[in-house]
Amino acid sequence: MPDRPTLFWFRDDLRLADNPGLAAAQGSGQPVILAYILDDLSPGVRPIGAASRWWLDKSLRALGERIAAKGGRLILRRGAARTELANLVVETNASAVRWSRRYGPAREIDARIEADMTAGGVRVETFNASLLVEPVQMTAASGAGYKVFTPFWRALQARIDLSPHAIEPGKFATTDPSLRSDALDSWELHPVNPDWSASIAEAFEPGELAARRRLRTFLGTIDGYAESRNRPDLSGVSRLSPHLRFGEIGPADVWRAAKAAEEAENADPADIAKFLSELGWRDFSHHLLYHDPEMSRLCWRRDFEDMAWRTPAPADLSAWKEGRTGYPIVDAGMRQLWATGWMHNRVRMITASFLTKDLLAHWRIGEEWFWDTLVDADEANNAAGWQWVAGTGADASPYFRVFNPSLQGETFDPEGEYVRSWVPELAGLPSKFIHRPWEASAPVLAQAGVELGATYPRPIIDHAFARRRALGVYGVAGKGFSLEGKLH
DNA sequence: TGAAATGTTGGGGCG
DNA sequence: ACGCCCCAACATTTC
Repeated sequence: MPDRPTLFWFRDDLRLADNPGLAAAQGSGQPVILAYILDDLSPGVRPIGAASRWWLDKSLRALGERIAAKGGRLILRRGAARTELANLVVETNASAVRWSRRYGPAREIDARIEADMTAGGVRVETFNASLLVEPVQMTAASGAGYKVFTPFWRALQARIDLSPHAIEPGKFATTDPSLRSDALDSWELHPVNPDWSASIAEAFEPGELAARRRLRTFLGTIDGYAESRNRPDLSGVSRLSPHLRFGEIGPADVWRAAKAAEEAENADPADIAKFLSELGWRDFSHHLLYHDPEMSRLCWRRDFEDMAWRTPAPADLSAWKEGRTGYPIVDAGMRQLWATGWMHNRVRMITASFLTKDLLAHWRIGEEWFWDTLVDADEANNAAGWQWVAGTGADASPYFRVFNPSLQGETFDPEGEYVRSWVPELAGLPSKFIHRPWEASAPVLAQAGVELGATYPRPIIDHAFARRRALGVYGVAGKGFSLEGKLH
């Protein structure tokens, strides 16, 4: 039956180029049905956050336009993936379904669907479009998953398959116009009442083509990345995370482009290596989630669940969320997140340390806030990042590492430009006091137009006190653990 | 991919 | 000239 179509199911791989499953579908010679299913009904699925919904909306729009330009149509369906995919197969009489593999709890859904399809005589083929090396290929000497980044990274680099770049697909066959598709607008992914997305749209442009432009621009200015990546006041980082989250670009393509930049000798190998290791951390997070699907809710080191976490006072929690803690770099970061759906990685560590160490709140509270507000919120990276800072994760920061927000600010935002741009009420302060306004004298504050407790809050907690308290509480939970396997 | 406390050193002021 | 002290600068240890 050469006329039977084949189905390609888009998930977290919203791109046409370098998409191996899509290339295989087109290579089959059959007409290709292209579909996306908005699944917030499958049991166990965690609905994506508000900022991610905004991004998804734009990314699907961009993908739909790219497909339309090649003569095809992106079919949109909403519901439990198992039901909707079965419906599509029946409606189109597809003989095969292809998709890119997932590595979190959604694996169970995919396994069930694959079993359904196979039982119904529909062929299933799955592909890796999202990781450098998949978890199943990454087995440590012990036979289990890796628990420490450095050996993981070494092993990954030894196993990475630099097979040639999958090419951009050609024209798509016209899809039966009677095949039903939801209107993207009917999904209401774009916020209304209020529409808070304008400042996100200023900061980012979703879509595959924009992702590739971003990568090119970044690699052209990667000089000094190893240092500047820690500086939120500079534009030293790639800002590719949301593009990678939605698969608008794949890590393999990023890897190849970075290597090409290195070989063209216009980039310092040390900068390239540092950047690639960040891709390595991304793979490592997915590797951890693969081996512990509950990692986004529970401490990877389960014993830390019993730690004496504090329920933050509602006022303290909202001060953290809204950037009113009285610690300028924390507040700048939380406001950048709220405004743009993204926060610089260094500042993610500082704000996360403040919540989990200074306020002693369970990291899950912060993970949930980031889940809702980040455009790059990803089950693996978000949980792994939070657990790294909280000291409850694999190869995590030791519990006694407590960030001092003032010192972090002075080290990584030395002139205070990052603070000034996100906390404008402090902009008039001299650099010497920009990260510790409570130490400025009355005339200095007056000169800057700052009135502590009025125009800008006093610190909601004394850091020196909070640090001692955290060391005590974490010290009990982390007994016998502080250095084991942590030195590398 | 820390920070604070504690220890050590060496230059310079000063009796 | 010498010893004593102070303390900044740096190193080490501890959490």
